[in-house]
Amino acid sequence: MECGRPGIGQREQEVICQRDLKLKEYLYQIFKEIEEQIPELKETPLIFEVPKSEQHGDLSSNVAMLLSKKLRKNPREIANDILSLIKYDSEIISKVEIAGAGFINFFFNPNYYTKIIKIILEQKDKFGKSSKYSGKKANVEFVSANPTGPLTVGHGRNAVVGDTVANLLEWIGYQVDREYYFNNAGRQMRVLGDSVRLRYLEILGEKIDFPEDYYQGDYIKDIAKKLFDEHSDKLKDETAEGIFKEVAEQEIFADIKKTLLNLNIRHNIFYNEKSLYDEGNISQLLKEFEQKELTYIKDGAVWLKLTSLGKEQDKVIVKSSGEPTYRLPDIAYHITKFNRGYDLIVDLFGSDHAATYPDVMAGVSVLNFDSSKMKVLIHQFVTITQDGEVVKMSTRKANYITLDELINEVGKDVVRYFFNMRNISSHMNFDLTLAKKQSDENPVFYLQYAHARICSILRTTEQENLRLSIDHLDLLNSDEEKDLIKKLNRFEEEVLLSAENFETHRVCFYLEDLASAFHKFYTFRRILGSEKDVAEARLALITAVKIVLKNGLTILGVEAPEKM
RNA sequence: GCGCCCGUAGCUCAACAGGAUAGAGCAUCAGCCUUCUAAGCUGAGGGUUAGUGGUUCGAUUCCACUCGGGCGUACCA
Repeated sequence: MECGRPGIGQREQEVICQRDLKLKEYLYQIFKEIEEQIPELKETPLIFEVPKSEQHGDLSSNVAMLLSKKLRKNPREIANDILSLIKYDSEIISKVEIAGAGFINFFFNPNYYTKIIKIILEQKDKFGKSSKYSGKKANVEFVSANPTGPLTVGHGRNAVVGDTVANLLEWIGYQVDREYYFNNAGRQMRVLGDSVRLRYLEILGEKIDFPEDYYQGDYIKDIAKKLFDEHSDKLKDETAEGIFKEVAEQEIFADIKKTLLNLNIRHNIFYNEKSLYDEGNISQLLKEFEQKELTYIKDGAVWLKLTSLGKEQDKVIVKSSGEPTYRLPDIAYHITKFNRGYDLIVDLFGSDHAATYPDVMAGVSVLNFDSSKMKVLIHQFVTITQDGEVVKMSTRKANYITLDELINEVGKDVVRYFFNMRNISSHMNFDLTLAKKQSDENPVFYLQYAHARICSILRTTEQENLRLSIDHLDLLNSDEEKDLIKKLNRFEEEVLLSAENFETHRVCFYLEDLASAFHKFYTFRRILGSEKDVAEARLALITAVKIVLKNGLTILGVEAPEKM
């Protein structure tokens, strides 16, 4: 798509390009044609947005207000000038008017709008997909919990949003890898192995003083029991680092994968931090930093000169013990992502990791990798309340609620919808008591119900030998029908915007809007008992709605049931 | 102390790039099923967008400060 608008900053151009969809594209064209007469238009960002109120048309522009300063003229006068200059096809636009302080409002011809129904019926489950980014590769890294215990409700937000972002990227054309990065070495894993060993010795009847800072959860006892069942007392002289750690890791990882599968999440790449050591990435990276004279030694440790890269303070990358801190492998790890040829690298993690990624970015940039390909998404924490009290979560202390327990309690669809429906930047409160008791009132059922309702109508009408037809779509001219059609027209752009902004909650809000428009239509417009042409057109309409609902739910990873 | 995120209706959250009368769901109240699913629809009440200033035609949105909450601020990851 041609998107050169001279005189506008790059960022603005990008944004404008995003929105060049169908009807907007048409409006941009119209305005381009009058740039000769109003040259200032070339330097003014041209935005068309969907007004909140229907009275203000289908798309609206504030360009006259933006021009008013430059032209030193009243915005309404400018709007008038624009109006007298632009030429448009009355088949597409039925009315243009000036309103308020100087908004230019466009009303589209309803008959043109109905074309979307034909398109949806043709494209079916492909409708809403775009090829804007086809040929590009993306890597989405999410969950990445180390195998020290079961996934908690807190991990749920990361898991669900990560998978949904990956889905969205696929919908706009990316080929996506879902990656899980983990570390099965180091102190925490030694403590894990030793926790199992002590529980095992307990089973053998030894009196153990179980340390407070060891893993307290019952799953440790389960693993110990399993080892006892298989090996009896033969392991009593084994060290924590051996079989205890290995089996613990295996069992816990199997459990994590099972939980993710319960949410229909499958990572296709599991990346072990250890391989960065085995394959020399770490030592190589250290060498490169040294060559660039970005390191120095102080107190027996190696420091990275982050201050020379514009950061506030230098940080240790190799401890005086000779072990690297997490910073070094993190940078080395991201370099592998660049080397693996991704055009987009997405990291998703909780706000506790927010402070670390700028260092990683600085590290990769200084080695001449294009850090603008990296997109770090930070989600705020999930506060869990039960019976009005905040539940504090710690894997160590085992006072958490596992993700699996939650899925069992409320079901996959509710969990996925709940985590997706909120902006990741908002602190989120998860009221367990409410989620369990009033799960019926979760908005996800509202969407699923709309879908099931349409399926039911289609079953009934089929028995009456009524089939959809696209021959008389112009009969869909009631307010409820026009509104529904308008919403259908928005789907492609909503998907694109959600994906490009990594905002899963937009999809939820759009679908709730669509479902609401459908439920209204259902209440006021009948199919059975209507004149045949009308009934057939309405069947086409609701079939299109059904497809869009299903496609939207698919992006979110939620089922679209035929019956409820 | 410093840095990042957040503060919107009783509760949980929206508001697309700074746009028009700040919107949904839940909860509360009043209505709507002898015809396609009432897990639905219609209507009502509920707001100084934490506060004070500033920027401008226009601020929930941008800036400054104050108050309140979360997360960081390690030779833990």
